[in-house]
Amino acid sequence: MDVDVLSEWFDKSARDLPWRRDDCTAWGVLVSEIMLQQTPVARVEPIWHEWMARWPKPSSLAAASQGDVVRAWGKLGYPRRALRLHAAAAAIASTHDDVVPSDVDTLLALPGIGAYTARAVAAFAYGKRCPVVDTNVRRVVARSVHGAGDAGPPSTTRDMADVEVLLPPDDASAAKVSAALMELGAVICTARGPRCADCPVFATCAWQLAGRPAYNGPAKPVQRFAGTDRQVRGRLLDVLRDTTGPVTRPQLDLAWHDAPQRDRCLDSLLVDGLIEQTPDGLFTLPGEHPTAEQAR
DNA sequence: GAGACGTGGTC
DNA sequence: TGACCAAGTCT
Repeated sequence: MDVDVLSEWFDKSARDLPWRRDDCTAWGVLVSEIMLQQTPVARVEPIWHEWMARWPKPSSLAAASQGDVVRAWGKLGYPRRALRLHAAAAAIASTHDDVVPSDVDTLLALPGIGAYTARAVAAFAYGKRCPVVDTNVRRVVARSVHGAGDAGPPSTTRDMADVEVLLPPDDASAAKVSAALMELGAVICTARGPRCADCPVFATCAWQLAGRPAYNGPAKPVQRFAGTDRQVRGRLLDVLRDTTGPVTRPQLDLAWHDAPQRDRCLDSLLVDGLIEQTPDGLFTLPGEHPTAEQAR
């Protein structure tokens, strides 16, 4: 893999995403990374702008109620991310002087930040040299380096080692390569219908050289959605996002026909802290009304 | 390590 | 239509 060619291509062709601009703060980068987990850029962009205008610093988000945060998360999906980001913001505000940490291990200690996000923040917000491995990068490496049709099952240790050897010695160049690997996987070396004719590293791609063999590893598990608890939880939460005040149990019951499943999902949302019950038995998004405890 | 966890677009 | 896919994390 010729990473110099890749970097040149990135300079010339990268999408102009707002969290990549010079004036974007580390906080902006962190918010974008959390929102982008399993969620396409097109859906993230408008919400990210709203968040940056409304909560420009970790402490501003930390000062908001959980309910406001969950509502502002909208339909990005996996709303527990919103709660975790809120908690991370509170930790950053209280113990890191409102400054997003630049150290990978410190980032890893924050809720909702795992191996990918910690390194993405270190690299993209602080220009550090550290392997950033997401699904795009794994696919790019599988093809261009290993000559496989697609990446096999993830292995954090092996995947990071694969990327580590590709990174130039200096921080700035390495950070750019990290961004370029992701960009390549997102727009050229895509899962379906890769645009190899437009690929900057076509000439040295091991997959091309091997005659583009089909992926022969284990099939990736397919996630069902229709009829699952995930769908039911989404429906339940949707009722609360769309209303300002507390709702009654019968109102929530309209969201799903299967009572046992509905009850189980409501329970799990209460456990997750995505929904709260008021002292008088109504349901709300969290932190918007006094709980029985706070009412004393 | 497998499975849970939202949502919507594409082919 | 339904399977597959999208910058993962947590248990």
